[in-house]
Amino acid sequence: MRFSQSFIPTVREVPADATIASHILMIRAALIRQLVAGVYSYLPMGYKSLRKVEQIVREEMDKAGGIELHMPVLVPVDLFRKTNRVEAFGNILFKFKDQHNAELSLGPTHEEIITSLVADHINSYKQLPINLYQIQTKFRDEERPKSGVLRTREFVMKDAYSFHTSLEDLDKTYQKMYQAYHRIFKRCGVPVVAVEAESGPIGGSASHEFMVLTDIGEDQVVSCDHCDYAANVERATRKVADGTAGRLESEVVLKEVHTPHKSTIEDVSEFLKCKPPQVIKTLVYRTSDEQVVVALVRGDHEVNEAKLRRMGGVSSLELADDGTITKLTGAAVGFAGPIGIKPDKMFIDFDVPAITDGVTGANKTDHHFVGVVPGRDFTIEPEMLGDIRNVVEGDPCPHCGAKLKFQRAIEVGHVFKLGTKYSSALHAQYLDAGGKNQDMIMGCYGIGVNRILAAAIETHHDENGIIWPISIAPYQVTVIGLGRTPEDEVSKTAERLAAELESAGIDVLFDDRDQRPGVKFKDADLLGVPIRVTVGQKTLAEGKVELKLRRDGEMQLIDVDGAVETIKTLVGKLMAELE
RNA sequence: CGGGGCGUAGCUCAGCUUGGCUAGAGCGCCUGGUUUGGGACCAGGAGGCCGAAGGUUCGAAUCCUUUCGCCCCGACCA
Repeated sequence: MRFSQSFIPTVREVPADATIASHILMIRAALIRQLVAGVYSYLPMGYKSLRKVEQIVREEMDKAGGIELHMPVLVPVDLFRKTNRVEAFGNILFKFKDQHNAELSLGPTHEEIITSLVADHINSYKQLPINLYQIQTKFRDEERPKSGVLRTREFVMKDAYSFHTSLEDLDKTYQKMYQAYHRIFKRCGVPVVAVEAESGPIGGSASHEFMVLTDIGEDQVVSCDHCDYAANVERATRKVADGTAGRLESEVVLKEVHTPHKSTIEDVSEFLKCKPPQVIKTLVYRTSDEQVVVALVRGDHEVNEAKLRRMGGVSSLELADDGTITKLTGAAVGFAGPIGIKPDKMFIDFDVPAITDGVTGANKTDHHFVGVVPGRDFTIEPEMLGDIRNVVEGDPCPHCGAKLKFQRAIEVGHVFKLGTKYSSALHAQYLDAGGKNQDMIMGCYGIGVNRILAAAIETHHDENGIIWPISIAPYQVTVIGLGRTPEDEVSKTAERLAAELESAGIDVLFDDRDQRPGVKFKDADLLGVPIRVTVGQKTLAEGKVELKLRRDGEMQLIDVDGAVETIKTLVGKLMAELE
């Protein structure tokens, strides 16, 4: 490809809207342009890379037994009603009506579509298992698109769905996908760690996320210093010391104090001159079946709703509205405490009983209790105790007890064991060998294709621009001619070299622009093409051209004769490094 | 959804506080010339409904109201 014939509007200045490296560079290197918030055009450079990522994903999915198909973007809203997901999606679902007044949506994901398709056409255990995937654009009306291509309202996803007759069989495919994902990211040159993940209200027994560790990531990964434990903070657990029971014989005296307008942990602890860890945070939740659930955690900790849900054995849970709280406590919001209230259920974090001189709301507006001793002043049954909070830095690892540390990360892939949530709702059943109808057991496996691009740039760049892994670089080689005129020896040689490389099957960007050398070099660095070949007068006089790797800047002279072979070998070597 | 910031040339921004000539700079673009190994130089030129609507005023990029859009922090996130 000739630079002058393509559409590569590089920009010299840092765009005002971008703050993170990948976003800045994707704009500067002419990969993308924003249309509206969270919606981007892919320019030739960006699209070429995107397609290379897609191709790697496709090859590895095929190798792992995936079968590619393509489902519609337009999806009837009713299909999501059948699995109660219209509400679950909430505002992120793009909804509209067609001319016949039928409700349609732009597909945010395709569990329902694939499941109903499979339900219609697969009826026997003999046709299972099957693993179907597509690479397609998804639409989610995110409340806050951000970070360039990392969080958008329209994005490309590889989504795969597998169907099985047994959990063991699902396990096998899950493992295959897990391995395939590692190969995909390796080939893309993106360093990932697989972590235990929260499967969320989507349901399902196990789930792993593939994370790229970087400070600009939106997710928090918790990992252990000493063993290989790693999990999303939503999922991470901690080792709990035995014997956390309170000291019932405590001398501390329970006392009610006046705390006007002090309803937050910070206000209360400042007003009462105590530390947040002394405060017992009392949160009131309501389940979908109108049960009132109270959760107690230490003042400096956060309740983890997924853990609470699991402990309470409920599928949905949300913070109670003010009315419910007032009804329970008889006080304004902000003065709830465990003493004297009668919720349907109460759950207490393991760290609470260890508090010896606690502070809680008094269930009376503008009043708190001090000198609270858990177990003495309110009852703690063993079945109320559990791990219901988010882990914090320094908590003991659940496997080995060493300290947990936190890192930020970008989620680029996610594998789930779904179970039968969708198959039972949409009647995806098969006849087993005994002639009985059974719900199919499902798994699903997603990869954020655009995110791979952003994550690759985020982890591979310097102050001059992108440093592409060769497997997903828009071009493998760039040839720069430094001739004075298009007709001189230097230009002709550059042109011939570019043409020969292209014939040899190499992706070449030939910078044939009538620009000064500096401009071409700067753009070459910015674009991040892994191999740069420069044809200049001085070296050509000795029959040499210059070869430089973007990643290390080392320059070497090679003979023009045989240059194609030399470069081809180098391309092969760089590609092989990513296998 | 809460908090903050910003909309002026293709890009980055000044001008707005304290209303007043024809609305500016750098980069980019066009013409001509000189240059040619890390974003050249000289000369000339094109390019703006100052996000939109309404209002105040003799007069609005500037003041007021409304509205649309974009970015950041937080909340949320199958």
